[in-house]
Amino acid sequence: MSTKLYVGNLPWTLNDNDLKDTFKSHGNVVSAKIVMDRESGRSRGFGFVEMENDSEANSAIKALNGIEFKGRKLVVSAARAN
DNA sequence: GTTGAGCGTT
Repeated sequence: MSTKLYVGNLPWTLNDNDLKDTFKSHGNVVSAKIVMDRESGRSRGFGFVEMENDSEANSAIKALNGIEFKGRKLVVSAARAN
C-alpha cells in the first residue's frame, strides 16, 4: 500500500520531478504530481506525493512540513481524498 | 512576462 500526501505553498517553478526528488530524500516516493490548471496548463502551486507507507509518509511530513523551500514555506500533510 | 489559499486531470 501507499500513503498520499498533500503538498502546498509550492513555488510556480516547481515540477513533478522536482517534487519527487525533494521527497525521495526522506522516503520512497511511489509517485509525485503537481496539480496543473486544466485550462491554462500552469501550476496551481500545490500537488500530491504518494509515499511507500505510513511510516515514510510521516517521516517526510516531519522533515519537510514548514521548511523554507525556494523562498516559500512548504505545507505537507496527509491528503484528504484517496 | 501576472497570482498565493488550498486537497488533483485523466
